[in-house]
Amino acid sequence: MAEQKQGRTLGRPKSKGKTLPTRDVILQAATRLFFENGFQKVSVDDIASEAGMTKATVYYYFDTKAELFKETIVSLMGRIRERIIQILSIDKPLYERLFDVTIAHLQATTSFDLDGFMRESRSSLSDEQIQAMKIAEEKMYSSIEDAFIAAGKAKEIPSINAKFAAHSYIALVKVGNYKQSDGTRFFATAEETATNILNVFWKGFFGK
Amino acid sequence: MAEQKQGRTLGRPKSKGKTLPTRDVILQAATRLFFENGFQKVSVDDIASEAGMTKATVYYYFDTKAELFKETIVSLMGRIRERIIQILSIDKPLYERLFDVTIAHLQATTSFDLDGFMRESRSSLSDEQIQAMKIAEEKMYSSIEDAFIAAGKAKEIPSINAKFAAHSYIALVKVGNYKQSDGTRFFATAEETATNILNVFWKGFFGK
Amino acid sequence: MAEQKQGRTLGRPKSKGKTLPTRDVILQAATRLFFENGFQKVSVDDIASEAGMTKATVYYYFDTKAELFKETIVSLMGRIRERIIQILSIDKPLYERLFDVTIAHLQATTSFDLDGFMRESRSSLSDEQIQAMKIAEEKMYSSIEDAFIAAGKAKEIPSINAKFAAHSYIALVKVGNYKQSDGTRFFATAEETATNILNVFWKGFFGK
Amino acid sequence: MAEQKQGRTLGRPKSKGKTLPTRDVILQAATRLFFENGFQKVSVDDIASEAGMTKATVYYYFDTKAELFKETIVSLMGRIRERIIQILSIDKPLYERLFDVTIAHLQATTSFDLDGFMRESRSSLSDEQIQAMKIAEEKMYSSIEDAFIAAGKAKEIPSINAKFAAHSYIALVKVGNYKQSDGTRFFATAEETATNILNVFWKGFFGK
DNA sequence: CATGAATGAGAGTTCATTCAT
DNA sequence: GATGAATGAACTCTCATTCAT
Repeated sequence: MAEQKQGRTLGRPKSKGKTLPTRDVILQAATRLFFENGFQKVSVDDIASEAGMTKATVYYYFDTKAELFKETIVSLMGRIRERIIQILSIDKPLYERLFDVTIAHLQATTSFDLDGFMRESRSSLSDEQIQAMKIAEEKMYSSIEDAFIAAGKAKEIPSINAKFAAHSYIALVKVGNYKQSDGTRFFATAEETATNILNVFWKGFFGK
Repeated sequence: MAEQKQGRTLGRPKSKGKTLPTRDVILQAATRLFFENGFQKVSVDDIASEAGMTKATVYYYFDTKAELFKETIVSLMGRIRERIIQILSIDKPLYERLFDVTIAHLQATTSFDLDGFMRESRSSLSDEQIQAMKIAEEKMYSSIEDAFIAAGKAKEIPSINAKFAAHSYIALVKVGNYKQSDGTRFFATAEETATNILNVFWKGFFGK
Repeated sequence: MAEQKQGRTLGRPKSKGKTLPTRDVILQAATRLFFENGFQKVSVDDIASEAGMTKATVYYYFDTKAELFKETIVSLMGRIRERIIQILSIDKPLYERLFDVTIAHLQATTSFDLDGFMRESRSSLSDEQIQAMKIAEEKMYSSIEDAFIAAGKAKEIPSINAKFAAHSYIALVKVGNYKQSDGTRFFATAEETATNILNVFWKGFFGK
Repeated sequence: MAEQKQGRTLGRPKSKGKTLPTRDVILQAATRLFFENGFQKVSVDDIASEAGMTKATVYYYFDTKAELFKETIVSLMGRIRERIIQILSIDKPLYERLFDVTIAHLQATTSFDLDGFMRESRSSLSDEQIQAMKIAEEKMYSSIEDAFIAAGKAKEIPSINAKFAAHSYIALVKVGNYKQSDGTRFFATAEETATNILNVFWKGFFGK
């Protein structure tokens, strides 16, 4: 209940050593819990506890649980999108850039998968909230699509259905993250996994 | 998804041939609701209403909501597995058999994806229940793996990592079922979708 | 569910080696469970299980749970009363007969105490049922009163308030059965306990 | 039983002096209902109604029904103990002090008897809760034991088994509270009852 | 800003009882 | 005699949300 120490905001606001705004503390806690347990199972009390404050404080910052969930998703999708864009904007062959993205996401703990979240939260969210989440998801996908389109224009790869390719790519990455019932993955290391996934993807889309 | 094949009353009819046993009526209703709304959001009352009986009757047949959920999943996975096996056992080239499976599942309403369900139900299920669901899932996947292994042995295809291939195949089929925010899919018809998916999969795994 | 073997009733019906009538099997099971857990906590299903049959069978023999409970109590009180009468009818000094009764009940597992049962079951029983239980209890007490009255008439003891004495006697015997929080009783053996209890009772009522 | 002594606002009033804290209101209502109907029969809804609030408010103050029950018992035992101590600490002969205690408890509505409550609630309480109740009960008894021990040391009475005596004393007081099936008690007035009870107890333990 | 208190509306689960077979 | 199936009513407990402070 005293996990954050209130410090005076002296100089650079973006710096590291100081306290996060309460709103962000809540978002962080919510992200952690929602992604572990889903929307319905996590109570606002759980989030408040995890964030080191009371339920009423959470409601001071977010109107409803659904709104908080939407913000969580949109914010997470935004962060993933930014990371992808950052990696893809480096000046390297597409294959290598995709490899880097793959590695990055094999190591991330949170999956891309919105579908499960959508299903279980749908009936508790407003249409606006659902729409906002879907748009955030599509923008995330489009960060990959754009790379395919650009590479196609630059004749680096043949012209393909970029949307379909982007979704297929993400789907294959998720396969790489799949844990079998004995807890192991299909390949031993992230590098090996990425190599296999990208091999399939590349041949599948760009092979003749 | 043709949940029950009524009418084939060859042997002694179990009950008086009139209706489905209550237990199956419950399972049907539960399957429908769970797959639309997830585990947490669906109440046992909802299931009872959908099945046209009272909550207490549901509890007469299933000890807990979690147990009913597990049975639902296991039974569904079993039905999917059986259908896959049935299609794959026809005497045709592997490509054509896979094409048929793909078409069949593009037309099915229920997705294969257990992950979302797992996350949101995990903390409400016993270890045994989780294990039973995972095993049912793996047996479903193995119905495809086995076809790859058999075709590999018969030199119809090169030898591959069958588990990884099966999961990749299912992942790509799910991409085919993805609905964009405007409600449309990536391709106009099931045949076109199946052709594109299989094209990617086949080149990805068996292309040189 | 097959704990009792249906035997043909050949000769003496009261003999030992044969099966109890179903009604008595139920009463036995009910007695055991009610006295361990009270009226409310024991379900008719529990009793049926303990008796090796189904709930519906219990209802075949007893109209309601309350009726079964009443029968249980009345029957138990009757058995206790009979045992007391039997011991008290032996031709010995009153002190010695009381000593024997005391010993007998220190070794019995079931307490005499109806009060607790009354409180928790009262609102679930009909007036007739409550009355029947109270009368059974009073008849049990009167088996002791009668001995005091007879001994008074025979000048073996002074004349006393027999009802008050009988209740006081039973109350003291219950003290002898009291288990402290470490599980021990006040005295080491039943004989020692009985001696102390009777000493207090005898001096208290017949001392000058 | 004079559950609360309102008005004696000598120090700083805890709240705004207006009403009892909600927690105490709940405890009062619970005490009343539990002692009339037992643990199982009283629902949390009943308690909430009696206390003039909603069920959820009760759960805001007490984690479970079992916890509330335990608190009820512990608190009641504490109040009884305090009253006994208060009466026994007056400078009078032991007989007279015991007489006052007897009169006080013959007029109280609630019995001392924990046994019945224990049996019917046992399986719903945690070990800690059961232990807490037993300890509260023993401390209540010890308030009487201590008086016997002190009087023994002061040579006012012979040295006796104080624990056994305390339990016997309480058992006899309960006899004084016993209502026969026609609703009457053994003696007409509280004074007459107390005289008879104490006469038996005193001769029983201190008579030669 | 932040919180303690309060609640309405459910959720999962149990159970005494009935009834057709 | 005995039982499997079904149910209405109740029960314990949870939770998103509000509000006064």
